[in-house]
Amino acid sequence: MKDGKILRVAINAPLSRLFDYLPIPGQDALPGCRVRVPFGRRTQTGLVMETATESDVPVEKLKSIAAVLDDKPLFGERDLWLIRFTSDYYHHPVGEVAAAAMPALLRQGKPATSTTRYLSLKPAGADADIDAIGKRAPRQAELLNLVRDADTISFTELDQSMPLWRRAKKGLLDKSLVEEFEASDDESVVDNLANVEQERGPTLNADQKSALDAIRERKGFSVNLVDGVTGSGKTEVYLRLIDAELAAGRQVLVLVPEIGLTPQLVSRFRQRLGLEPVLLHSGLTDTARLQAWRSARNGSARLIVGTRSAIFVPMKNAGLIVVDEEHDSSLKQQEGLRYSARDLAVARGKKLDVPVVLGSATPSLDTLQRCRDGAYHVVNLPTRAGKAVPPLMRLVDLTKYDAYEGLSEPVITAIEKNISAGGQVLVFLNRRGFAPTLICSGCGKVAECTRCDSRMTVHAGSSMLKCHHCGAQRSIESECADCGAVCRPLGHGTERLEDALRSRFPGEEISRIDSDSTRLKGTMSRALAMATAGDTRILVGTQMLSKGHHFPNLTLVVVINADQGLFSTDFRGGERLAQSLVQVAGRAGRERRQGEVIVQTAFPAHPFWDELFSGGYQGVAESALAERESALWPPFSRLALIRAAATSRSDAHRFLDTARRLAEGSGIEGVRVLGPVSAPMERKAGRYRAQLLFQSRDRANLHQLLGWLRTALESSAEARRVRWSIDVDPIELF
DNA sequence: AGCACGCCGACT
DNA sequence: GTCGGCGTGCTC
Repeated sequence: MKDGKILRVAINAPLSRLFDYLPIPGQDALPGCRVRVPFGRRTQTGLVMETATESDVPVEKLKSIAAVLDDKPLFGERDLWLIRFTSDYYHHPVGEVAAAAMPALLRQGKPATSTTRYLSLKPAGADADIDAIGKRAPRQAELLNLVRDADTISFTELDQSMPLWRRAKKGLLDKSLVEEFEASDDESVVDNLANVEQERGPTLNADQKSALDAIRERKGFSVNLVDGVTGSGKTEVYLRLIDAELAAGRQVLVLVPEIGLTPQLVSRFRQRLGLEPVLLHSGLTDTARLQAWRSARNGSARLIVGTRSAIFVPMKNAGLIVVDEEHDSSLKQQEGLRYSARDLAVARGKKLDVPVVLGSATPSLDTLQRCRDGAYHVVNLPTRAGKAVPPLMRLVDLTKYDAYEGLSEPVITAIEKNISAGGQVLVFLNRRGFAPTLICSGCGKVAECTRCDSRMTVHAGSSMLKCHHCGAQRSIESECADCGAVCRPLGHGTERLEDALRSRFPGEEISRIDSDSTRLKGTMSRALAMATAGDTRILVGTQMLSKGHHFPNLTLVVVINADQGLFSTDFRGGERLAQSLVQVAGRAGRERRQGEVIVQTAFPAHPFWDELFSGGYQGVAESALAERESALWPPFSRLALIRAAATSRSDAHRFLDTARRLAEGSGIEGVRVLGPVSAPMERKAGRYRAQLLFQSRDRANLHQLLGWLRTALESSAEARRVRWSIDVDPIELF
């Protein structure tokens, strides 16, 4: 090789290796720069991951890159490290990881630096006789005057001051009176200052103080769990830590499960820190997202608040990473590259040698166990800050009381009592739609989805049957196609519950918040604003309502049905149920009044309830951890899943049989292989799904096996007939 | 993934 | 006789 240099490029394709290219002489493409490369019969955008002096590929097969897209690397060495680490850990093609780490526009090869175009005055333009020009070309004279006044003026400013100036521009350019130029905005500084006066925070209580001291004491990398009940002031602890980092001139990255659910967190940051947090989430336009990404990279964004994909954003000088609601499953991507932003935050914090703070009122068992074994530090905030008192929780035995449309008599009484006392009520049901299914009153046939092994949900508002798994819909059949008898909705969803509450509590302000009612832009924030102001008396909603919102007037929370969670097939069922109950209960009584939580169940004798009532979340966590330890489930073992989906059932199974045989013949010990089994809802959107589970005490063995299997499976004939993927540390087993 | 090559069915 | 179905192979 002439200059002994090979560029190793990641390309967005489901291929695990890097591709080697020859550089363009004289044009440096450093690691972290994007390049256009010939790839097969087309041209692709790739990311230079590293350079090398030799290639395994014969020299004559090497092609030269077509163009270098960035003169300076987009990703620094440690950012590239994170991409590689993610690719290795999750056994996912490196090019796809690189693509996930970039905003869409960069993935498409658009310039990373935006440029501003300007018109500036040339000496001839300064001397020209404006009146003379004005006689034949008044528009040109007007434009020349504008340029003269400013000397240099951007196209955006001209758009605002003079309509149709672009025509006039041509004339002035032809006469060489003005010139056009472009300047890069890359180093431009975003305006971080919020237009608000910085508020002073409350005095910290003893718990908050010692939490803060403990975290601050540790220099460099450490993982700190802030385990604090709802209302205990976790945010206040984050704020103090963030403030100190910002004051020291470092950037802070805050990861949240869903940005839409945290307007209150963001506005609190704004008010208390006196700066505008830069948001990074999927709701932004591509341009806005690139702008935010760039400002994080060049260091002008001081505080970045983002959803899981923000974990990849380059930062000039990061000082702290905060992961709020670390237990939340939204932090794990459930498709494609199945990464956990929380776990990557820990890896990145270690690489950057900065502290990582995980916060939750209901920490995941994985995190709790790491605290127990000393890998993470834990600080507890056991009491609600200020005067708030924890809510009172009780069960209503559904086998003892009649229910009116799903609402038991004690629940109706409690709702009456709370609203007449001026309080607000939240009725929680994790099932949207009118009813979970439609049943024929004659033959008992239920409405099923044609593409999934599931029932269609009745949506009364739109008079449709919808499949919540594949999105299919059709109109409601009022008479059974088989026997002609009348079909009736069976069971309860939020829509039906809303109707029932309206007829039971006429005249009260009732609002339903779920993904159906908030589909239109702005409806969510309007409904939330009304609820926060206290205008809404009764709120009906799904999981959506249990996260992050603070309704000062809320005194009663009703959980309509917790029973699906009690009998979950997944070993994480109990953990999840406890988290969702404690989170939703946390909405009640956050100010002075004591809140009340009522949970309806048909199984009041289930041991789960005793654990929850006597020991709280911690009690459930402890007993669940003990169970997992004896059964060797995570966090006492490591899991990985190979999922397969195919249009024929046998293709999916045959592929996984091959995977199993390969695993058993690999010679790698210490990994249990379970399956293949069909997924519980085997057919989804017309594809048959099955999976193979791997369990190992030791990550190293499992990791080695997966690496080896991936290579072997990629070249297997069976793989061509299925869509398959590896899920490391899966959170949904089925 | 995306694209081309290649070998067998119903149609202008 | 061809247009096109998707099986197979390859991408530095």
